[in-house]
Amino acid sequence: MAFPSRYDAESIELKWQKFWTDNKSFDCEIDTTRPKYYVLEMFPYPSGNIHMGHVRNYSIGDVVARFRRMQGYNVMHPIGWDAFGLPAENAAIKHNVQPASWTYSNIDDMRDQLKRLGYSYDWRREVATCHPKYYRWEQEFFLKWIEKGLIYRKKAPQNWCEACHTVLANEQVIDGCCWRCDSLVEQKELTQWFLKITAYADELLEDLKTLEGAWPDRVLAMQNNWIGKSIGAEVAFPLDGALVNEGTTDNADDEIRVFTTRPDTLFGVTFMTLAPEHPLVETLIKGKENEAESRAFIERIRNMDRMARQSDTLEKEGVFTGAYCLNPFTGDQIPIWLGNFVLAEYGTGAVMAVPAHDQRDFDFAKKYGMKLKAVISADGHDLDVNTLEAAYTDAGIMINSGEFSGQSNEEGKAKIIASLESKGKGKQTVNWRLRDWNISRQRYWGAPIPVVYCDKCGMVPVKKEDLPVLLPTHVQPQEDGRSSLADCEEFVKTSCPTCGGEARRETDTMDTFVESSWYFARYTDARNEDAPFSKEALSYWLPVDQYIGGVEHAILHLLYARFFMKVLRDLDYIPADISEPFANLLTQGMVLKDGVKMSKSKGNVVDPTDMIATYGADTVRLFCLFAAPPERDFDWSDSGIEGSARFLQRVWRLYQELRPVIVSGAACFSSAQHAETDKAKALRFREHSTVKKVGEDVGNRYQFNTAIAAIMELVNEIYIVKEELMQTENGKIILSSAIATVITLLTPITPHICEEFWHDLGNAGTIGEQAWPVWSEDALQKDVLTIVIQINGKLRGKIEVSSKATKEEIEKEALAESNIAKHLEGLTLRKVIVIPGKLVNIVAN
RNA sequence: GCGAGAGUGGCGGAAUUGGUAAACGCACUGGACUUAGGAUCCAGCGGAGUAUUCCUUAAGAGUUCGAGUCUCUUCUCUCGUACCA
Repeated sequence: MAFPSRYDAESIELKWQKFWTDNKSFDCEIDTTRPKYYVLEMFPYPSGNIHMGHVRNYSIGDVVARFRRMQGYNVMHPIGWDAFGLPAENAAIKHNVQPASWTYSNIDDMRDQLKRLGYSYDWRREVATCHPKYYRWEQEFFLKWIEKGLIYRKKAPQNWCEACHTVLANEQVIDGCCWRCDSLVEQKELTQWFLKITAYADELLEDLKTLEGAWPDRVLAMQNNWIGKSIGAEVAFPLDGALVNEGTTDNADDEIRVFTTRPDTLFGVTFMTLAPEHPLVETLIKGKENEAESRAFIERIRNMDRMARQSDTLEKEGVFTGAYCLNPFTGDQIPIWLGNFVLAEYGTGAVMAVPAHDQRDFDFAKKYGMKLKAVISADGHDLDVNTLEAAYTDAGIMINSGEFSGQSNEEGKAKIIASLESKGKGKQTVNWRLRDWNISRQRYWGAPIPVVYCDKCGMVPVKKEDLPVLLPTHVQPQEDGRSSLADCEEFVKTSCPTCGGEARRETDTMDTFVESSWYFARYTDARNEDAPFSKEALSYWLPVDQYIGGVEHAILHLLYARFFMKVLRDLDYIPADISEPFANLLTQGMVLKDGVKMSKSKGNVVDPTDMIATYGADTVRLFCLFAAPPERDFDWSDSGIEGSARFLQRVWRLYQELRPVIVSGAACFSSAQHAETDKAKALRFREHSTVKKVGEDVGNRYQFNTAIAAIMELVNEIYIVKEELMQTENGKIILSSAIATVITLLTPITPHICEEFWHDLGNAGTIGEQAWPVWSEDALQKDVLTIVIQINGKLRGKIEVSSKATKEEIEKEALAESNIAKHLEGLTLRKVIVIPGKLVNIVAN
């Protein structure tokens, strides 16, 4: 049968996609006789259209999955939909549809688009997080959290638009105003549900060490900083004039507790700064001379939106409360100020100010004319604070610090803490930057929180057997963006699980990060109706061996998912020996166009569907992998993809030409045939070194661009030698093996065209099940090596030597080379360095 | 400010352990084939020079027989983060 001269990507791709589906080529089951490999890409939000970032992400994952299958692993490669979230509500308002139908129809569209790319997913494991059979399990988790005291309610300030009467997400606040109606956004205290992630801060931090080398360093560094462990001391400063309870370390309203990482500077405190939200503020300012001024300040700061307050352009400001506290060591009177830069949520909401040794305090003191006191200097001599131009923040010897003077400040730290503890004025504490996770959202399109409120019984969890609490799907979102759940009487009205009386459902839904914190575990047992997953499935499949996704999720998603593993382990959902979800992480860069992120508003979006229609899925996949290494951003290039298309055409023509000499059957791949001529030897060398390189690049280094470049070089080499090798029988065998190797190595990257070749050769099954080729050491042996000769590190010549030549022989030959001899004229030979197999460097002057 | 990373031809990038800088591809130039070419093939392609050759990895210094790679200084850019007490 003739082989078509034209490469028609579309018909080939559709044919093999159907074949794979019909043959269940990528379905996987637990098989304890084989090693497993779980490849996962971050699941998409079903916006309706895949973009190039998706194509890049999923193409990387598919190469890994297909490569591991060929290596003999039992591979699980699932996909699903992160289907709850704000965009569905916005689209629903804009197009007057229901979020549920909008979401499900987007899923249908995007599923088709992904299938057109030929990814090797086990579609039976597909999940959509907005489906009750998915979210009911996190409602069950929620009940467990209540039971175990892992979740609590607390008031917290939220962005609030009074005109729309709704809470706004940070991204809905534009320059401090509501994105919809443009009115000023205020901060409103609302009761929220908090999950105690801080209870796991230590473990989350410690376990980062187990991920070293397997996760990118920068992600580990970011998580480390985000958790932000700092060791210091909590110190109580009694209020001046208040009744002081000696010996108590409990929180009391007659003292101000501060957290400091620098207890060694305690003797240098000259003022105190409190957050305007600090609980003691009201008592402190009441009846004082500048009460009005203080109140105005507090009011102003409180009404600033959170983004503005935390911006870097914010000028440090403060106001004196009129109150004083006392230094627990010296008894000095310390004025208490309010500062706009002190955060109520961090530490204790109060800062002891040491202007001589902290730059921020220094600036503040200079601005408001406060005094400085030096308590550390480099040499132990006193510092003249009047000549200081900046705070002295280095280590040194303590001065003006009573009994502690004269020692290093590092020693002083420990001794001051010990002294505080013995006096009951403070203690060593660990402070975390990490805060508890607010998982409640005042939104409609999310998983309902399974709780009801009863006038008699108060807050009552829904009974486990009554789950799921179904989110009504026929609801139309409000024009103003307000959650329509609260207005849906048939949802809200219910009966109390405890007393049976009238009760109202919680109308907050869960943060969508909750869904994405455990979906990878659900995939292992996606159709389980009795549990979120079985321990058997988790034990076999977890952890994810390779996780791939955008670096923008380096902190939140990855931290929450890690946290979930640990919580669910402690709740006995997950085997005790699993506590980290992702064994290896690859963070991929963005796809740019003309140096900027693709976006509709910039009009620079390249639609993958158009590209597939023009070039075919294999070409699009190939180019996404070839254009740049995965972790780097890459700039889409319309002419660049032409090159990838050209390469596949070139392979097609090569196959067509060599088809008559290709030995059919599995034996042709990576043949260990003996090569007779120099050209045959060279091709065999190239073939085997390519197998070696591609295996390393795909399997270890995740550098698909260089893997593809190596395959291109092999193809180029075949083009050069094919005429000559066609002349002999041995040559034909070597050629056959080389082209077969090209096809095999390309299989994970461009699976459709390779499947076409494979079947054209009369093979059955799928090429994706064939063994990954193995290179043989003998093919990589060279009889003659090219040795580079340098003089003083500069390239001056090359020689060919036998691979068996000794150092002495190489040195002799190098010195005898004509160009070298010429360059050495008139110079004195100092030293000759011979690196066998590589180079000779002659040192002369 | 702090933390992390990067800087290599006209462009994307390669150089994996300190050992031939610019692999592979794009763009471009010349040629072949051709009624035609936006197909294909051949050749060229960092800079200077006819050439032997010299210079070249942001800039400068250092270590080394040898530095794109290691150290220091400076500059630029990207990402993360935000007054963390």
